[in-house]
Amino acid sequence: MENNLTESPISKILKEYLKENKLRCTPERFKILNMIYSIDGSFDIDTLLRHMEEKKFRVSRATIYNTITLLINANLVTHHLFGNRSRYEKCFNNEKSHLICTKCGRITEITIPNLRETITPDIKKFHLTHYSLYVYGVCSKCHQAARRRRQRKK
Amino acid sequence: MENNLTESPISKILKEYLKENKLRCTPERFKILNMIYSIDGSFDIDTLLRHMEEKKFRVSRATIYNTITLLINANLVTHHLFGNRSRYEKCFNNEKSHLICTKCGRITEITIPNLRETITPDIKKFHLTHYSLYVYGVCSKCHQAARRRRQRKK
DNA sequence: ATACCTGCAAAGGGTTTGCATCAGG
DNA sequence: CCTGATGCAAACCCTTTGCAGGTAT
Repeated sequence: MENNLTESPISKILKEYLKENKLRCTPERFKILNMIYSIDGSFDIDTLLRHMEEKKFRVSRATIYNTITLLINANLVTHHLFGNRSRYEKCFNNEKSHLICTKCGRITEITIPNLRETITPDIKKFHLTHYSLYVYGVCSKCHQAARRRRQRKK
Repeated sequence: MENNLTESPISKILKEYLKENKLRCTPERFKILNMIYSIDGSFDIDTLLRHMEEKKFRVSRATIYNTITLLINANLVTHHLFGNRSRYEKCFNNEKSHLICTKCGRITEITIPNLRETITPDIKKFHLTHYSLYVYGVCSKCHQAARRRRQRKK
């Protein structure tokens, strides 16, 4: 296969993973990986497929699912579950936490400094590669709305 | 409905939630809630249904799904996704983190002290109710096995 | 050359929905 | 009473699977 696809930093990591595990370097795998890493935040399968088609690189759903599973095993992608909907997201050098408002469903990404450092001492025998933190609660908008409602009642 | 079901501490919280949201106090809701809170760790829907039948309290799948959604909205239950399988877990006063081994799939629950305190200052405008942390990596067993394999190669 | 991978379409299975019936307030 | 909740079964939809053909090594 052509080489320009395998030149991005993230492609090199996949390339090494495939080699180590005696798996094939197919153009689909690198195209899907690079598409995922061009997406900011999380996405669902349909969105990914649509993006691939827009870039004139059609792949089948079967290949998307196969490849996503492979990338999850390679620790390059994570799988989220937001209100019964599957979403995926790049996770190499992208340790984002998610704030999920239980009133309106809004999802906000944030970076919490020192989170890795807080976790590490407690899992000495476990070799951490990446993590996902989901924080549930009420966002400022919904909280203010609820406060206003209470005021009116009085 | 009988009152003995609504006496446990967790039932009282549900009772209040139902009242606030003008929803009905049905025996199913309290039976399911108490069953979930008697289960240590996470479970899937089939297991929950089986437990309910063992206790001679049959409920339909539809009611299980309805009630679980209600309990999630009430912040009494959380929804996990482990390798494409849905699992649920009580989450009131139960802030467990999960270590997920990406080699063997084993899931270990741990409590990380100070995690809530690490998060809180970074989400000032967000009113936290609970959180879930998933830590991905390699467990000690798989790590040792890999090390032994490397030794043999030499 | 030969596994492995992809694409297609059909099967699968967990979750949701529609409707009749029941019961909480 | 009346509206919301339950139970049942069918529908739904996302994901997986089987197989034929293609391609990386």
